[in-house]
Amino acid sequence: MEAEDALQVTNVLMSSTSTPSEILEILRSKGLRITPQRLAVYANLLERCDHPTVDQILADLNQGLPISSKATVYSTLSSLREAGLVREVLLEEGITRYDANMNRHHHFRCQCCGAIADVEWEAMGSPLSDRLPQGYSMSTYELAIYGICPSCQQQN
Amino acid sequence: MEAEDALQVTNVLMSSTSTPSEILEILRSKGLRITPQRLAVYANLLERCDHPTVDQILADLNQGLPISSKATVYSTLSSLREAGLVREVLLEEGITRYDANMNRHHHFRCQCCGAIADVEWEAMGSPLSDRLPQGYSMSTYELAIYGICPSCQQQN
DNA sequence: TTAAATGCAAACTATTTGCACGTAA
DNA sequence: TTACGTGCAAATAGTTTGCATTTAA
Repeated sequence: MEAEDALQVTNVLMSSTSTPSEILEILRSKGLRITPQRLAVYANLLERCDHPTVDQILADLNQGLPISSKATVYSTLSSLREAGLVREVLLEEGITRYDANMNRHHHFRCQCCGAIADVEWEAMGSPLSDRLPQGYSMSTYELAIYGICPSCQQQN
Repeated sequence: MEAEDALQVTNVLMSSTSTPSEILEILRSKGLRITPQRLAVYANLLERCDHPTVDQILADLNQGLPISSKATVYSTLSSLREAGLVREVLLEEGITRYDANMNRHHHFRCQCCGAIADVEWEAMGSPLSDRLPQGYSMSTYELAIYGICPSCQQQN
């Protein structure tokens, strides 16, 4: 498949937050080559907010025509990560999820259905006092919040 | 190996915080059968504070005589976890660590050497305002703190 | 005595790697 | 044109499972 075709594919997948040309621009600015697979993976991650796994991304991309392979999704995510465009989210054993939201934020995980949601950084106030043990310096931190999500609350 | 022998093994491995008989008592109170392997794994986790991986635990146990196998360490950790005596710590991709400290606490990870340290719950103040998004309820939370540990600071 | 734990090996899953081929720049 | 990306298949690593044997209670 050629990159031109891919634009149409990614167009469908894309959220309102980023246009295809914006995505192209971001990838180019990071010095990444534009390939259909990269466009599709990155666009897919940008549009969804459920922090998908590699398998979920792949299944999503290949719903219609086969767009990418598993090895390429891994390799693409690795490139995107090195470029600072996506990051991993680790909340369950053996499950690596990916997130294109690079603004600082926290994560909520529903103990009932396992859904994961972003929580605004500002919403949680200013959590840290200046009291790390002697000699430790902090560069960043993140909250993992566990509880019950709205849809699970309704069902019980 | 029989359980009696194991007590001596675990005795060597044990921290000042728990005596062998205290450990026995804890395991019994959870309805767990006392086996040499369980004693050794649990005692090892109780004495160390570096949140070891399965391989690290196994290597530690088998330093002298062979005490346990990998499958048994997995199975033991699974039993201990179900009993509420240990928990997993997920801070790096593909690396599952175990922790026998069941009091609530946060985790610090050194971005330089990868070392992981517990951070007292109280030390971090009261981070959460009451501002989770509508409909979400929180049962617990935990901080992952990233920075540089004291020994890495000295070396740079 | 007996239900449960151990330990080996095989199975399984997630991820990485090697390599021939294709393609973006 | 050429260095880089893709995709298959094989390799690797972490974990689980099946099963015969052992053992705690």
